[in-house]
Amino acid sequence: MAGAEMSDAVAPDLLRSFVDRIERLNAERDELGEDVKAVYAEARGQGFDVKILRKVIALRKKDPAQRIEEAEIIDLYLAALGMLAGTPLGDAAVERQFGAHA
Amino acid sequence: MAGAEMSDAVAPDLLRSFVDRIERLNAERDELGEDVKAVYAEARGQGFDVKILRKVIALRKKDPAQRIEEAEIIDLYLAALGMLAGTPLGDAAVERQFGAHA
Amino acid sequence: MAGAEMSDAVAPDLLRSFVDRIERLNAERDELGEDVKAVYAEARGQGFDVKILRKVIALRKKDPAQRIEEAEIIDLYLAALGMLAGTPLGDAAVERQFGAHA
Amino acid sequence: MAGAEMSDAVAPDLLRSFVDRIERLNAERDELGEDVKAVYAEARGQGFDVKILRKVIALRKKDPAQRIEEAEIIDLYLAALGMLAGTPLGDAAVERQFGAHA
DNA sequence: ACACAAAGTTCGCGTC
DNA sequence: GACGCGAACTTTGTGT
Repeated sequence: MAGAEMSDAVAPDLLRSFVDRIERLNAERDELGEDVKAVYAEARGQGFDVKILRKVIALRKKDPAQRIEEAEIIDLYLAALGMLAGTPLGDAAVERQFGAHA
Repeated sequence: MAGAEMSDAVAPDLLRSFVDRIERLNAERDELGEDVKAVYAEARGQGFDVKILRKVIALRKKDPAQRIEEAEIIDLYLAALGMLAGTPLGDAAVERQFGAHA
Repeated sequence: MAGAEMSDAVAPDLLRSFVDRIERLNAERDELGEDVKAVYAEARGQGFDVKILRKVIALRKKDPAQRIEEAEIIDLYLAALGMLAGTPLGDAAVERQFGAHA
Repeated sequence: MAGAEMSDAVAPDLLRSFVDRIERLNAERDELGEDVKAVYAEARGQGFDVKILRKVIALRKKDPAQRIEEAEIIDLYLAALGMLAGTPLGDAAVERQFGAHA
């Protein structure tokens, strides 16, 4: 338990202030969550498959970052297995992995 | 392609609209999440224990009755395991379980 | 108070038996975890990049199942946008999404 | 081989060896996880509350001193928020904080 | 102290 | 309608 001797130092007002702010933000957050649910419900009402919708959203979210990430990892994987040659990413990975000073 | 299906005409725009709305809401949600993180960081800067703070927030979320109920059941199990001795929490539970005259 | 107390119903011996079994299994599990860590450490000692290793392992794990899953979702995504035609998966998705009775 | 490069010759086999060992260990680990799930299921069948059971297991994992310490700090915070009234837990904390004669 | 990885908890879905 | 399964999110621990 990190520096916990602070019986008087707990500063009730300060603590309350932090708690209030956090709870306020969390409340707004939860409301947004409700809104999202409502939109999904509306979409379902329009005949959409909510499950698919969720997957689409998830896919789009992963797209920008993860698509690149995915490609990088595949290259790394191939490089680590010594099956990669000639691509910049692969060469870099090989250097990193096995040492350029060989 | 036979005629009269709305799949080609209406659905895509509708879908895109739903997707946009959901993603917008999710984005706001994530921002709130960042804000929360910032407040916790500020609290830590003031000497508060963030981990405890989180637990307190979580406790306040549950309604009091349920909170007590749960704590009691846990104590019950701990008592059955003979683990309630010497702690204030345990003593209280033991008293409740086995009588105040113990 | 009649026999409403759960104290007897907790069945201390039974509870203890379950707890013991679970903790035993968890202990074995944790040992395996230690072993895994040890292997990673050994690999590092041989010059491998542990971070990359972890990603390779994760990738291989996701490969069998998720690769297919991923492809399916992409088809669903395209289908939902009305951009898919002629593939079995796409047709099925379109039917499900927009109704086969159109 | 005298030289320093093991990248082309040794590394791939070594890598595969490491990968195999790790995946083997992980597989065993997952099996244990299944076993744990099974025991929880059995306990549920005997009328135990799995959620509570999990918490009890978690509690037993922490050493007693730390456990009490943490509980005390939580109480401290709750007290600062004026949330400790009417619960056994709270009463004990309040007594500790403000004197047993309160 | 940060970022990554692991664990636990919760929620929505499919099943019976 | 409830129960169990699986995925998503949140939180906790660790290694850099």
